[in-house]
Amino acid sequence: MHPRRPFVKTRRLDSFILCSVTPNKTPGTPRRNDRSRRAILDAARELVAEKGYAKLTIEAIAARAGVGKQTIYRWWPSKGAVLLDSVLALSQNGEGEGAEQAITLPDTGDVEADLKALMRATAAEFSDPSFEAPIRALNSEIANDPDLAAVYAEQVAAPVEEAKRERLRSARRAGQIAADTDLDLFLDMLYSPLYQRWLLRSGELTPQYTDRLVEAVLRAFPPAK
Amino acid sequence: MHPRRPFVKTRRLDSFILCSVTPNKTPGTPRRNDRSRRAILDAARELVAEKGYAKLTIEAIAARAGVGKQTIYRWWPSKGAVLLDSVLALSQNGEGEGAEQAITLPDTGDVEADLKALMRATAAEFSDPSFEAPIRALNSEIANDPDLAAVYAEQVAAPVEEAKRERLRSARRAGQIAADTDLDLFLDMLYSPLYQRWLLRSGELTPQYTDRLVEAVLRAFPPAK
DNA sequence: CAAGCGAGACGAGACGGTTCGTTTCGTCTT
DNA sequence: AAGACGAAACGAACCGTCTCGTCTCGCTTG
Repeated sequence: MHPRRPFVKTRRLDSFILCSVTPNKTPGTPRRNDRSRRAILDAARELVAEKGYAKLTIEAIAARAGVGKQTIYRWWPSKGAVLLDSVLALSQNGEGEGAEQAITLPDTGDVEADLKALMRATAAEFSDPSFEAPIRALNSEIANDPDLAAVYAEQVAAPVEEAKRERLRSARRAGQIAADTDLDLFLDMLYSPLYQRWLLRSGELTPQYTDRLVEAVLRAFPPAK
Repeated sequence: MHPRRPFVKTRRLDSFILCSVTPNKTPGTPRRNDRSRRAILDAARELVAEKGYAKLTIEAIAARAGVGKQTIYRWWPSKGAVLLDSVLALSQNGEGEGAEQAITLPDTGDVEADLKALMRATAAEFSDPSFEAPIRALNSEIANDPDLAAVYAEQVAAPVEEAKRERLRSARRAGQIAADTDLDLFLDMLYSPLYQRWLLRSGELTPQYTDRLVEAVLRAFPPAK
């Protein structure tokens, strides 16, 4: 029914995000109301923070956004998709207006210091209440919806993962970690414990914890002397 | 309303599970129909495996179990609680009839071999379709419900965690890992990557992966020579 | 250039259907 | 006699679809 489906469930998704960021002047393109779009995403984030994910409702989002329900159903296939987009929009706005910029991580030349700072910052981000609720909700949705998981992996996780990997390559070149280090395994060992501790609330996310974690992971991939 | 609430939402929970395992002969106790209880837990597990968690319904559980809805609402506060109980009952039945037996892990004297075998077995368990759906669903629920998370941590995670810790203490005594090893950090680094890889479907759970993971974690806590 | 036209997104809300959690009833066990 | 049980009806909440009438565009036509 829709000339161009903005949020596709399949792997192939040609720049829905770009579509919303770049002005929409090409002829024949569906005229999407950007004010409504933002209002929906904002409302979704607010409501999930207030009421919790279980009580998040399309009708409530529409009501708070001052929007007809059909406007939501027209552009998103599921509640999870709205949520993913709202988190996506949040992180993109936080980083600037421009589209698709490659992410780069700080590189002072000292991996240990850089990683410790990065992990502390990540832990702090996890503790931010305005991030907490939406991301927690999004994770629930992702765990049970492979399609959504694929979009998330492609749009959110992949760029960040690549930035981390790039930082580790730099460290590997500098001889600070083993030359044959498996970067994916390294990153799994570094981030998963932090992530799981947060997701399952199995412990506090203190700087002490993240520092000790970084030290331990670095010990697992020592450079040859 | 209920003389004794079988599934409490607060931290304090005096042996609901024991209550269901040990025969219920004490006078003044509510007469709970054990046939119904089992039918409900079985139905919940079957349905979540068939239809997925999103389509799991109290009404459907009641219908399949041949039970009135009220019988479910009488004994469990939420859908998540039913699910937790059904997973709990499954793992307990699998291990034997007796109540509350301490779990022990294999100890051949070789930590690396034991951990590799354990991780392979864990990975295989994660891949079992009859485990997959309920546990995935349970995790979603736990991530958004701190009360349920507390019960889960106490009833399911804690005993297993302690068994793992005990196995590591043995290894520490044997001088196979560092004397000052932080066991909790060790276990986080060992299990979280596997767990997250499964939960987020970010990669295959191959024996190669778990083996390399075990090796890397052991490298992070080397014994003094 | 300006007036008119048609496509399509929009806000609003009615619709039937499903599930919720509660309540009532009669039965059966203890 | 008390209380848990199966069954089923109930109002409320949301679901996802649909139909309105309105509005904003881009294109055509005079």
